[in-house]
Amino acid sequence: MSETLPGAVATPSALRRHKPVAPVRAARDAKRTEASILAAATEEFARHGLGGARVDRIALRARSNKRMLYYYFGSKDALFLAVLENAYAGIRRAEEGLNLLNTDPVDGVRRLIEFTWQFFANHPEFLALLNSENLHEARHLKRSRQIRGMNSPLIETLAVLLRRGQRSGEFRSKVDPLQLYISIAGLSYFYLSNSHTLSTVFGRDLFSAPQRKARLEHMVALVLGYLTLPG
Amino acid sequence: MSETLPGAVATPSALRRHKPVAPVRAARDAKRTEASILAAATEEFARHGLGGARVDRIALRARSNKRMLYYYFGSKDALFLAVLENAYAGIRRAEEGLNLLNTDPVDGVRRLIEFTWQFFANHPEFLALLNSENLHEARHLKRSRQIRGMNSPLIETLAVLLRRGQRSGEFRSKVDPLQLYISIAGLSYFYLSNSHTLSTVFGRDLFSAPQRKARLEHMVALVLGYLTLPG
Amino acid sequence: MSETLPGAVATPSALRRHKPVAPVRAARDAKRTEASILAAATEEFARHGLGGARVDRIALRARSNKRMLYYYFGSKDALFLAVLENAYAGIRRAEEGLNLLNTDPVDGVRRLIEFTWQFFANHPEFLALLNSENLHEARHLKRSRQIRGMNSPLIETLAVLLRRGQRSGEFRSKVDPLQLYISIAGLSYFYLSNSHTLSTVFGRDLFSAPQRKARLEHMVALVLGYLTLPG
Amino acid sequence: MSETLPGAVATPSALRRHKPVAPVRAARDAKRTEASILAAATEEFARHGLGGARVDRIALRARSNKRMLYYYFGSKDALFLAVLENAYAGIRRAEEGLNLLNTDPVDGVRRLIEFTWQFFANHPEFLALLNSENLHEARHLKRSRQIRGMNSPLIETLAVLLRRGQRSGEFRSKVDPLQLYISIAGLSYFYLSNSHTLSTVFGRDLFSAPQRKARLEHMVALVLGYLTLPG
DNA sequence: TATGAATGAGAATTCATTCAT
DNA sequence: TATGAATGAATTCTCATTCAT
Repeated sequence: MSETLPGAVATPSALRRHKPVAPVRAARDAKRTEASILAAATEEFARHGLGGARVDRIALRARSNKRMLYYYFGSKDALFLAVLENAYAGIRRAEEGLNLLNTDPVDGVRRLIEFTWQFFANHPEFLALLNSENLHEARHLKRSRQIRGMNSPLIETLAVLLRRGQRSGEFRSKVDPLQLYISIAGLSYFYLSNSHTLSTVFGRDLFSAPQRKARLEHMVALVLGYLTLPG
Repeated sequence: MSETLPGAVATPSALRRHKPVAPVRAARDAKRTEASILAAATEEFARHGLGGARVDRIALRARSNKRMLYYYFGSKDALFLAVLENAYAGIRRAEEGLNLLNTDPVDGVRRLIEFTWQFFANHPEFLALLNSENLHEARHLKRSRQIRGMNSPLIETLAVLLRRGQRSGEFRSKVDPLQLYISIAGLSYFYLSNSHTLSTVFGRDLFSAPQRKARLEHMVALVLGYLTLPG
Repeated sequence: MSETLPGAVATPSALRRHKPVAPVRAARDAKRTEASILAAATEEFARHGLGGARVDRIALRARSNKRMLYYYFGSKDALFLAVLENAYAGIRRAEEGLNLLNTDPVDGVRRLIEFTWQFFANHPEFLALLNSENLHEARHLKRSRQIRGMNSPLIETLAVLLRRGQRSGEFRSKVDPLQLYISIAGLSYFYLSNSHTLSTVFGRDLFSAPQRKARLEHMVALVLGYLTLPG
Repeated sequence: MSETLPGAVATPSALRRHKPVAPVRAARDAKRTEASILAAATEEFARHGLGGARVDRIALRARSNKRMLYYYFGSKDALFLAVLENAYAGIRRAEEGLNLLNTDPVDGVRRLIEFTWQFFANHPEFLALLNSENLHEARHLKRSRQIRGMNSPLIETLAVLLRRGQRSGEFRSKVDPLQLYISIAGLSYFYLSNSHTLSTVFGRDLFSAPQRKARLEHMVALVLGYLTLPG
């Protein structure tokens, strides 16, 4: 469940430390401006969606200027794509931090579920951005060379774990790793992304810690209950 | 998997029934106007989200006029709520059409999964509307007497099936029906709602018929594999 | 030299007289609004060119609202085209008021020159609009069904006069009516349209009444001196 | 018709000549920068007018940078004036290349017409700039010491030719050289500057070589037909 | 019940210009 | 001399909503 917390904006804290030598200054300010716009945009898009996001608010929150937003990103849509790319970069970086290839298969799958749950829980903006992008039929992503086809490494990890578990007789066979990965993601995603309507309709506060703990346990039980063979 | 096709336009007013006599003509037109606005709004909100939806387009698509929209619904937000309520009414009506209480537990769960998948697949606008509402933290739904706490009957159905399956020794015990229901919904929801980004990122067309068939099979196997006990 | 003064906006004075009966009101206001926007736009575009014209100023000058401008005309460019079409309609209407077909050829040509001069002098906005449109390579006009190929009736008039003058031995032969028409227009146009730079560079006030009178005389002498044969 | 190709970029600084020694390199680059900005501005202003011209595009096209533009010229308006002055310098230089004082009057007038036509045809940007400046009521030119009252030498040339022709009995008397000069310029100017609208409205391609040839012949016939006396 | 006209506030985007280095 | 970064004020255009009839 170690999740290296990538944050939407590539480690602004690393930049803040102090102002080192002179000539570096200009470049650093530019980067900082760009990064702060990206961070502000991430929050704004996540909170209001693409259509509801306001360029003015982004500039304000970035303590920058609307003009700079266009200077660095070109348009609202281009900025949205940059935000998406940054978000994907964040989860990929976190995924790379996981190392499950040498773990026990059962334990590996459990940790993979936990990681996914934790990442989604810690990054509600990621879910919101994906929802927005799907509303727009992934038209931004389709244009992105950076992301198109940028498969998650977790699928390969899962494939390895499944193979190892099958060989040892612990896991059932004929499980498609991609389908299982989508299931694992979906089990967390839906609960977290739709908590507001679910809580309202069911009259249960799904945000509470006990409920969340129960959810994680249920998901682990569900997936492992399916995968593992008796005996 | 019978799903009575509620359609977005299912005119809630039709349920209220009044004035079936003389001045029918005008009243009918009024209902028709209201219904066509609701239908147009459903499509617009589903396609563009709340922030991206345009009142003008709704009036145009309804072959009506903006003023009427305000006359019948009061505001864009109120119209959005009406659309949501109508959508929930639609799924509830469909759910009521299912009768699984007397089926074999295994079969009942399978059919419940199939129903959910089918409904979501046939009603992408429902998923889109829920996403929008969650983006807005369910603030419309929370105001709706009609929906707040309007639990799905499927949860009770599922509880019955689980109990029967447990008693017969087919199903494992200690399964929370709500958690399981959320899982079943999430397995379908995520796949369908996020198909655009998933297809783009994984380079596989998740919309294709074979892929969808495989998905349904996987979900059934997953849930029943978890629930059913060996022997 | 009678020139029925078409005015850029179809006789607003006719509309102002008084507010007659009730039901006519709405329609009339709409027309009035549209007309006042057109008039204001004519002045703005003539004074500042297409690029320099300001939509805000047009709305202000029309005592209307920016939104109305878009409501009636759709865009700044479409408004510019409407202004152009209206201006062309104005000159065509004025041209139709001339009736030179039965005049003496010499007199007819003289009056045609005088008419052209007078119209251009009374309608500096027409010259300015044409200059703007030429700067933009007539891209608006090319899209206009109303104007494309809407030949001036004066060319046919000129052709008739030339033929009659040639037959009577007064005029030289082999004169292309279109070339001559362009020359007559150009002689007035350049003087009036470029008065500011010409006056500045030559240090002579070409706007003064005597200078203008001299100009008209010169043009008549030039054209008739060319056309008429000795004897 | 020799026209010494002044070119918009003719670097007025080149006339000033200084520092032809050691630090030449930097100085040369400076001149080159200034000249390339001037050239780029000429094209931009000619193409889009003063209001439609963009400082960014000028800097880009000059392969320089916006700051330099302000460094050398001070403001957009001042740059426009510099462009105008450069353009006038261009035509004056070309006019000085003509030497018609000793030619036969008829031939001299013909060549003067041809020169004017040719220069305008080769320098559409000059016409466009003059149109812009007239739109702005010559406010830039009026401020320019360099140009105010900088009469064209052609007027004096024309006066000489007219006098010689009158004395020899070839030309009619009482012809104002300035009026005639304006006529000659106007005959070319209007045709060339308004080709786009004229071609569109008349449905004839006035840009074609045969049409242009016919135009030049018509203008020469018109002016000489007017000037020359029979016998 | 229906509709065309109207509007003010605000939306994204662009502009000429200046600052810091 | 040169340049990238920055900005405030505009600019075109749009939005949800209301008025008058």
